[in-house]
Amino acid sequence: MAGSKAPPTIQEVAELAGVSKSTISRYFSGFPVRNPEQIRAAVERLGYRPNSAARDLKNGRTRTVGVAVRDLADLYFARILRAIGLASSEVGFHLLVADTSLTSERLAYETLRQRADGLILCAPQLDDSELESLVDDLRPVVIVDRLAPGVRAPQVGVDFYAAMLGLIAHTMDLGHRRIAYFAGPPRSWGDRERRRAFETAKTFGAIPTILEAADSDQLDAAINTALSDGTTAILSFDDFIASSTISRLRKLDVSVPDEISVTGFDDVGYASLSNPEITTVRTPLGDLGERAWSELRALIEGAEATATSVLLPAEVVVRASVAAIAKA
Amino acid sequence: MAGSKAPPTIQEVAELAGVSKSTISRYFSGFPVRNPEQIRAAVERLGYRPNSAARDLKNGRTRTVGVAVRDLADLYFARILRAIGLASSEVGFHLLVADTSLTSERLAYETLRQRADGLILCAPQLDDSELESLVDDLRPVVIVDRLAPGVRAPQVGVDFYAAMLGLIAHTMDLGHRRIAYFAGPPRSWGDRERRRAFETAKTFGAIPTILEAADSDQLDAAINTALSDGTTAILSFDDFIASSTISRLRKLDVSVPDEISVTGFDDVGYASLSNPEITTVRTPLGDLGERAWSELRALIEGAEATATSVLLPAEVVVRASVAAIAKA
DNA sequence: CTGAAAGCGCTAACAC
DNA sequence: GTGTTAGCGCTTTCAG
Repeated sequence: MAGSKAPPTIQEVAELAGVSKSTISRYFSGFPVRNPEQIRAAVERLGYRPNSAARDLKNGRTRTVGVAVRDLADLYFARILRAIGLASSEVGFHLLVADTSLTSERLAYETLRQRADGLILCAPQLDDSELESLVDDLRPVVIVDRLAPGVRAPQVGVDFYAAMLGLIAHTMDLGHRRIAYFAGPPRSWGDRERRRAFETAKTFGAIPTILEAADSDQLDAAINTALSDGTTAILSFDDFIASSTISRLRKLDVSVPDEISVTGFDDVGYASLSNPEITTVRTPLGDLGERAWSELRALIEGAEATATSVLLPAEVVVRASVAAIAKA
Repeated sequence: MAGSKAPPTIQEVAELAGVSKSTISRYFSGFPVRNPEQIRAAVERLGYRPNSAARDLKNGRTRTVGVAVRDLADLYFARILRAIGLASSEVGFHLLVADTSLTSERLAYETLRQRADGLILCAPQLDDSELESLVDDLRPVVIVDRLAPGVRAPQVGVDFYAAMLGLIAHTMDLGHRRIAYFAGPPRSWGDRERRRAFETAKTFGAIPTILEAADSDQLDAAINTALSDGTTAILSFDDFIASSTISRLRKLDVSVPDEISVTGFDDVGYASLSNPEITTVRTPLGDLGERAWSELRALIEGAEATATSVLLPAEVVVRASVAAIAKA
């Protein structure tokens, strides 16, 4: 049996300080009171801490943001999350997080929403129509890393299309034409945007091949294909795939970038420490989070929800994993 | 002006369904009711969602864990966090997170505690005495990645001392004696534990040098020192330092592991993708999180708080960044 | 199985 | 400035 007593209430503090509950309440809300020192002492002595459930109930808000991510242990999301956390805590908000890798997205969102004033959904996987209907009763909500036409909520993403085009241009400048795209999560918005860039690139004379590389086996197969079909540059969905690719190529004694060029995407840490250092795109994860928060904040404060979409630019970071194509 | 109406209450659902509030409440608590279908319909129609502030207030608990970490965007913490999140959500708990990089730890803990049933503090930096006093009014609390003698709370950590000793033994087996420790955050428990291993290693004939390497300038200096004082193996505080070290050595045209060996610690991702692949220690981050949660859960359910400390084992992962010492 | 009623701890008029 | 009072939305006796 635990000897834990019930926590002190505002009433007990009031009695000890010889004033009424309201005075204590005011004291905590920063209003001037006659005898702050006395109150402070009573609070201290009792170890009183305001009960936030009661507060939230009375105030009708929780001052909490709910954020859903697919994988908390993915640096990509962790960085966005951190930015949201820092920005929102500046205005006294708390961060409630759900990792949707094991639960259904719907359920996770619903549960989060119950305890938060608003939601930020990171790269939701649901299809547009599901998302559209869900968003209606989740509101206020903002969507990150996914543009879903028809969804009446602010959507903030990164211009992957333009960034990938930049990467393609960079490789093409160096003489590459037969380029392979090592694709990421199929059907994800981020992947589709990158693919679009390859479509466009055909216009400029690129000869792209799309190869699935989201899991380990696919990656092996993709590498084999690339190695045998005359590919001279591999543009990967993200730094992780790029890193894995380079690592496997090394085992096959294929030198990067001398024999084949490889690029990453996102610049999430290992890209700059690799050997060779990976040419990639710097995805502005912090900005993404901050922007999402400011959109959500506006909504929470009563702004009308519209289908605003914001596309943040991302720049190419040239490092050492792409070289000029060897003369044929 | 926002057209947002107040969310429906249980009362409105009751009226629409033609029953009393209590019945709706029971319906949501899983008790059998006469007409579940009718209720479901009313709930659906109104888009009713139970107000968790009211619920928490009435029930006297929030079913929320508060977790404080120094840096949300550090894979090390992100992995622990994820494990806590997954484990706790299995029993219906929510995850409230605070990143303490910008706020004072004290404040962050206090705020978190206000909305959570218990706290998990990851690698708190406060000194033992501060922590000791804080823990008393934060209770229930569990501490992760830090053993603080005298603090009456479960403390779960990893046996860095033994693991580092294992790494030292491995390098010594390969003939190394002059080894340098590239230290991490000074005064942190994790760093102190690792240092202890070097003390012990002297007994076995190791000739260790401790070099600060927590920031970029220190790292450069440490590398210079190591290169000029006959060091043959660098054991780093973590994989990030190891990775950075290897990357800088490469620029200096010093080959790893041919000319100098390097080890990492934690195995948090880039270690296995590096070139060379980094010999390191696999820190059981997931277990750490799960264990912390199960300790906290017991406390929340009324267990007596004691100064239990759990030390999880971590194993050495031999890869390619350590080679036998070249014959002198 | 169901309804009526009494709060959970706090805030915000309102009257002093 | 301060006390009194009336709920916020829900759960849970208690009596049917």
